[in-house]
Amino acid sequence: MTMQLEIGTNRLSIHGVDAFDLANTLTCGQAFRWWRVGNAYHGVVKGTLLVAEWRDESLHVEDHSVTKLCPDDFVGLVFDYFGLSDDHAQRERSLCKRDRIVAEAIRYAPGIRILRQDPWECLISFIISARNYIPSIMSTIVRLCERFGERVSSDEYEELFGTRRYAFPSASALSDGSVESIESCGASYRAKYIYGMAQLVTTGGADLDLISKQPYEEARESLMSLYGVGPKIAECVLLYSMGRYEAFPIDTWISRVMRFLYLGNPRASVREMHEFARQRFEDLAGFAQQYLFHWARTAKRAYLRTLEQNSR
DNA sequence: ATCCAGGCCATAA
DNA sequence: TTATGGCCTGGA
Repeated sequence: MTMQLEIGTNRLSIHGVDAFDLANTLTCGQAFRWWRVGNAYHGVVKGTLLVAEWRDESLHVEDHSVTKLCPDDFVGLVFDYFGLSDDHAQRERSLCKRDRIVAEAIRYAPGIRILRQDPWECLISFIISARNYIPSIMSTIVRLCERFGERVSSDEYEELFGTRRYAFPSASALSDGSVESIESCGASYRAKYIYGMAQLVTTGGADLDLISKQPYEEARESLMSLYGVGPKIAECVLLYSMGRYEAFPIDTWISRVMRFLYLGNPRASVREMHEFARQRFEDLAGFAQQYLFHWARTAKRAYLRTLEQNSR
């Protein structure tokens, strides 16, 4: 199947997108800046306010920013962010062949893509995510954006939807604030990590662009050397913003899946889980993780909880 | 209400 | 190298 583009004024329709589930991709826990409005999803991507909707077997995206992108940049942004040039159906087939459990997870909810997010936003967002619920994460990020970010929504958008949207704040904008001001956005004890990171990036003490070009293991170490960043956050940044699909972030849900469904060992270490994932899923580990994560939290939630209870 | 969540750091063995 | 406790807050 080949894709067809229909480009209008600040709008774009893409027909024939294979293996693509917009709703699950946006709500499966990899991004925190999408809101459902009617049948559409509104989100801010790299300073551009997008309204995306899956309708009539096609993806429709509109630019509602104050300053609209030119058609080429708009198309580029959408393709890059959603990874539309990739043969995702092929990836799904490959994963299904490699593993029965992932095959079941893919059958349950196919078409989940890995978004290509902005590294800085991704890093701060996942620092906020530590020991936090998704709704809390989202509201903290909204408050950070309102306080430190720039307005992105156009007058027409604000009139139409009755709300204003803000871009994710730059490192220098956050470093102009303070630990206290970040804390009061709901960042809690993570505020010191965020403020420190903003200062470090602003002064050039950390360079995310440079890290994104390093070999996988080196990039992982570089990220983990940053105060407040452990293995989970490092791998999330690698996977969700740097296109490193061999990354395999292990949170409590993936941990349950690995311990109870794969390894049959309630006390398996994170190291063992990573080892297993690398051997089984190789270059597609990140996609396996995303399907397993969504499946575990929805279809297998109660079951995995029971297994965990019984193992105590 | 009481509990604990999509981790990390520091400390201790 | 692996195991604990503390961190803060708001939803269930």
